[in-house]
Amino acid sequence: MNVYEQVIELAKRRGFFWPSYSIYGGESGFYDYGPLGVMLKDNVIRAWKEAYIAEGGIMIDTPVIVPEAVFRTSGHIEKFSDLATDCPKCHNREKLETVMKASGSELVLKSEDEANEFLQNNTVKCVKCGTRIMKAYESKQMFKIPEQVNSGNLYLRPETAQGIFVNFKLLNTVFRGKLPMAVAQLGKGFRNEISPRQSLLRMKELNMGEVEVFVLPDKKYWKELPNGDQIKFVPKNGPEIFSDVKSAFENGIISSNAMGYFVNKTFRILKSIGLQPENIRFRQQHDDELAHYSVDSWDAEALLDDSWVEIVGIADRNDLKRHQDATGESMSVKVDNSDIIPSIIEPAYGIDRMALSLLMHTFYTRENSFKVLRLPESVAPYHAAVLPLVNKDGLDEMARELHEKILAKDPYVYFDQSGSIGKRYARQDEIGTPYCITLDQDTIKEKTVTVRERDSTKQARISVESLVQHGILDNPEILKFRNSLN
RNA sequence: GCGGGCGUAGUGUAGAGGUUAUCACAGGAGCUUCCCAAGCUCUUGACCCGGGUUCAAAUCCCGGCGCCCGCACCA
Repeated sequence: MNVYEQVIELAKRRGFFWPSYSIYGGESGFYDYGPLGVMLKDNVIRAWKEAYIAEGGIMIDTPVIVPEAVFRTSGHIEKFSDLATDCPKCHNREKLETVMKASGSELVLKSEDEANEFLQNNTVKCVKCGTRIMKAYESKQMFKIPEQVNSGNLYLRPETAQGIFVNFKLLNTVFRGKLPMAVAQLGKGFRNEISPRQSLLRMKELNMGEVEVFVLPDKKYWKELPNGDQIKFVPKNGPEIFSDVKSAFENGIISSNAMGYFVNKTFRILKSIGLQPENIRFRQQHDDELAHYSVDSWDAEALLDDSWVEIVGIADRNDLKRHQDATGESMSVKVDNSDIIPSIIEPAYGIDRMALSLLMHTFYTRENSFKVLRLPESVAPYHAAVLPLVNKDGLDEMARELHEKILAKDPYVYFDQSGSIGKRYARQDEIGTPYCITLDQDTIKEKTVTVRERDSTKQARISVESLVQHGILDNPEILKFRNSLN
């Protein structure tokens, strides 16, 4: 079994995530987060959000349902509902328009029915192998809301970004007219994937964390570039290079300060939630794979088993002008007495992909075959578990009482008294709980407990008092123990 | 969406027309247990869905749904 399969098995068994609606046969493209998964996902979101708040970013929350006009402007309507053909022989897929032109027809067909009728009555051939094509299909990548009585067409958003763009002026006013400005939005996006696969990697309903950084178009500057992180870059022209982002910018690998800055920031966020830095790289998209709105894009990719998977996309885009042209509403900002429409650097995070990647990057199997998630404290669903060594001499009761007291300081603490102590440690290792607090005979005598650290399995004695006073993560005795391990 | 493979307890599996569907782990109750899935007793729990063939289907056939692998798609 590869790591992906092992993580999927663990996720379902312990309650991180599983396929949705399985008692009704399942519905592909949808996954539920289980009890532990919700906690993990929330922690990932918190790490992401706090990283941008600390950057001076502001947040917004806009509807998932969006009027058609917005997506006409953004180009999504045009780009995401193509009539297309699929060659019956070689399965080469083309836009209907392309195939028609190659067969000498300039007709523009609007609907699937119209196209099918034309293809039945005229000879249109596959541009690759020459086989006659008889059928067209409509490739719709956005979900359309069924006709409503009192409104025009509505769609489920395929990205959250437009909710920020359409509010640009209001946001910038709230931000007191300053640039650069970063606005983040967390929310669901919806994409009608043709074949959703790989669990959380390709869902029809996904959690997105998008940040729109509005910068001056001539400089695209955010902040001075740091040079502490060594990052693997794969530029579209030229060889793979291992470099800090400052040199990458100075050497022309990265085109703007802001792009470089947020590449580096993304690297740090991914590292902080538990992805392995050596298995992260930034790959620049080739011109033919760029989204319709993007002129340059760097993808953060994580190595999952043997393939590199896009986790975050950082695009250089320019949507404000389009909205200004479409609505007549000014999107410009006064800068040094001239009106400037800002450019946009957009780091777009796939929250679900981050969650799956961190499970895969932190998963490992001990020599005794026990499974461990080496989750950072900041994302682990539980910070600690309280365990009586044995269920006698009143230890179980003492453990319950201590658990109650710790909960007042930190709610993310589990209690378990079933099975043997070893079994309970193993259970916690498997869900990534960093510490286990065990009460034993000495607890009765001297009011101390052992704390066991997950990765080393080493233990230290700490006072009951410190737990009651400080909980787990800010506990000075636990901190001291943890530091002694490195 | 196309082609191929596969759907049996929570997980991993055995069974290839015929009594109460195998085994392990996990789960629950109890006993035991002073530190890493120990042991003992008891116990919960499954043939993806629908149709067909048959005296009889988890098993054979057809359809659906789902998963996996390729191709395609992936703003």
